Amino acid sequence: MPQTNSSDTALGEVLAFPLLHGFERKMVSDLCSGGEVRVQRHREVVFNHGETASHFGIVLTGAYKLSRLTYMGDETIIHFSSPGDVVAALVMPQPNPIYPVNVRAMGPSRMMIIPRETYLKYWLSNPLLIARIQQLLSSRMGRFQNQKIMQRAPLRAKMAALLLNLLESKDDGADVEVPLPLTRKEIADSLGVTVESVIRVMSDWSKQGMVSTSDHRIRILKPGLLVEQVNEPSE
Amino acid sequence: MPQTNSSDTALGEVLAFPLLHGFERKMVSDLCSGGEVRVQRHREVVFNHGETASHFGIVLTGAYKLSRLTYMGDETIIHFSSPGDVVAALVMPQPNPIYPVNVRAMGPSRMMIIPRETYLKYWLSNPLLIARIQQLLSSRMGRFQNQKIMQRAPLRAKMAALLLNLLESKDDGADVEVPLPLTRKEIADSLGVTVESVIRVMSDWSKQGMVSTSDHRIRILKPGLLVEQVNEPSE
DNA sequence: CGCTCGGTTGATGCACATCAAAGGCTGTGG
DNA sequence: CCACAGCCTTTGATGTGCATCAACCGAGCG
Repeated sequence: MPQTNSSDTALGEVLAFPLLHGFERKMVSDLCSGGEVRVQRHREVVFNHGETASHFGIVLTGAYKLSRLTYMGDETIIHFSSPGDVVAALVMPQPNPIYPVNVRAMGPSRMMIIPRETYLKYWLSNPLLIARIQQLLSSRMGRFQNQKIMQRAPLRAKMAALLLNLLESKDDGADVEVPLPLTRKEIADSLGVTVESVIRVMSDWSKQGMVSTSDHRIRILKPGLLVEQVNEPSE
Repeated sequence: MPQTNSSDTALGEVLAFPLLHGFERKMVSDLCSGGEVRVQRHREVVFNHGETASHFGIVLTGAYKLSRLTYMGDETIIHFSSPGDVVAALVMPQPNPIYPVNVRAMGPSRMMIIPRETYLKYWLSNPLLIARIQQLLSSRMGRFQNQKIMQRAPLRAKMAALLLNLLESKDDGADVEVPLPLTRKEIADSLGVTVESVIRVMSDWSKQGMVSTSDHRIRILKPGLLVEQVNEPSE
């Protein structure tokens, strides 16, 4: 059972996200009315695909994966959500919304859960907020497209692109770490390939000193070489 | 050069789309202020990926493909847009938006082009309209996800799913036609495979009498068998 | 009449899937 | 405290679906 916290302390957290930047505390309090903070453990489920969508969520800490099952019964990861990301907001305006994906914690994480009514009442009527939500969606859409463009690229290019995408906008020269715990299986499920294939590429990279893994945290030791992998299908 | 029409007659057309269902003519007139109707020929370009996004569009008639170039220089089709669909609306709220995709007519088509200012002024402030736009996006997102789920399925399953998706919600028993002109190359570019592979599957299906093509219009003669293709990877 | 565009077919090769086997690590319950 | 189950990782052997390359045909068009 997920624990429930006072959401007062969480107000300050959401306030700090770009999504609500510049909003007054009073306003944010309205936007979160009825909301509660859920604390999840590794692999714990928040929403199930197909269930009635009574709430939407804002990721506070940790990370979540949004996934669906294939016709074969195995998981396809649609999206990785980090702090500040909204989940299931897009379906809120629908008459009888259902969750479009499974949502599951990756490592210990916290999410603010807010009732649908609040979205309809306070969020939808706030043009600035809507504009920002559309920006979030726009960037998520953009990632989808970037993945689609990589469809025909070799696996190592797709993997490199995925990791670089997760790194987002860190500085380039230093060695950096992927900001969420990531198993080979999850990489595979995200790219639509098998674990074994991912492992073969990763261990090549490890041997070449491009990356290193410890406790599911992936460090990129030579970002430059990763970028090469994306652009040069040969070699 | 695309022709420009009086947009008065077009007002009635957009009024009929689900997007604006129930809106008053006066309101719709505001929503389209500054808009003009563009008439395109086959393969004519409306927007180019990367250009400054000064307008968004509503498809009136015909069809458009939204595409991007891969690192290899070949085209990836992101989405097929039919009448009633909005194009580039999602990026309008951004500070300095650029078009996220190339937009190109498939066969003779017409699109209403509306300036960004109108979106910011009239669209963004209308909660009902925003809710409907989010529904459109939500369904587009859903298609992306459905495609992603099919990633590991054999090609014929992906092709069957694509065709059934384009058919949308026609009656099942009768033979039906895909509502837009579609070359094998376009199917290939949409699925991220080669033309040859698509052709091999299509000609198998033709021999079995499942589908037939004439002048780029694809008729589904036995929808039931297509559905089987999606679900049964073997055989 | 040569051009481009769309469709088709066959031969060959390769990237990744599949299958099999094994070891480590973690949490859980007897 | 140990046994066990579930999850994650790894490596090797073998198979295959689709890519690649090459060649050709027909239709429309300036």
